[in-house]
Amino acid sequence: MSIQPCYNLAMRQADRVLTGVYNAYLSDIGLKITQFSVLRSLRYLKACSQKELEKVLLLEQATLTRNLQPLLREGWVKREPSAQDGRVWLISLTDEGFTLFKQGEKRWQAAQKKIESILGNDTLAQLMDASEKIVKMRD
Amino acid sequence: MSIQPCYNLAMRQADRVLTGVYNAYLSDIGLKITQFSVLRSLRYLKACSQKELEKVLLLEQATLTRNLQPLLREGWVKREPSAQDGRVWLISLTDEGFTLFKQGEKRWQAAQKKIESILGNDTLAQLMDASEKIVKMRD
DNA sequence: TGAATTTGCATGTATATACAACTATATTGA
DNA sequence: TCAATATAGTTGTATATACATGCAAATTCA
Repeated sequence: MSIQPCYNLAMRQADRVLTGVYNAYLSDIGLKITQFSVLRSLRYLKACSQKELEKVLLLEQATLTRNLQPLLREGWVKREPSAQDGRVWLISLTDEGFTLFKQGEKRWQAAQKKIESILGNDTLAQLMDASEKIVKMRD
Repeated sequence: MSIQPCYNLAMRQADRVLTGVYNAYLSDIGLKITQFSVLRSLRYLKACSQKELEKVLLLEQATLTRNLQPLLREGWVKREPSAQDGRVWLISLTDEGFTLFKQGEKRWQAAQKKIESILGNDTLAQLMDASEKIVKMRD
């Protein structure tokens, strides 16, 4: 009887490696894939509340608050109070943030292609399918 | 043309959810799955250097140093200097650590079964296969 | 053998993440 | 209307992670 694999350990390890690959593609513009994910979401959401962004990114509220801090500090993302609801901040990309996103997008595309070339479409489809099923456990 | 999925974002989200599932099973004994992973590795490695543990866990050297700190503080893991090499610390489980590991093992097993029941063996095999291929990108 | 290099580990700094507790604003319902 | 509750976001605290740098012990090699 060999030692059972831990599904979580396997996935965390793979996630760290995968994240490292994307980070390597993005490093020359000083962006991490975690940060690029936020910029990319904002690029499609336009302006939105943190609450909406949390749902898209599947992040804890407090985590998003903190993840936004470097992006706000660097001036890639801005916030303005909502006119409708005094509790809400509307988040959006700045012009600088949009420009950086476009630069990041090329590098992200290259990383995506690299992953596709290594895993192949079948494995990748399986990975995405499994990820989707895991995420649905939250419901 | 729909928006392309980011393989990394999908995997990070799935990883967070999966980690949350395991943590929920372990929470009543005050252990996280990340910590259980270390205890479990030590349970099979017996005593080893940090360097060996890094390789098993695929962690950065500095990350392991820090991940060990709470385990040392709680008295679940101990370190003793190597007689052969003055740079090396030999890491091992304490008796308390071993007892806690055994308690964690039951909960970890339950989490594993839960994941199996939700994903099914095929999806799970695909996830593990994809994870393995991603990890091999490091070489 | 002694200087240069390598190796094992720690520390500085920063981001990512979670849970709990808190604040302020908005909504609900008696 | 006003008290109770719910919602949006922040802050405290802690772990997880990475990269760069520093330090001490070991190894190599001229």
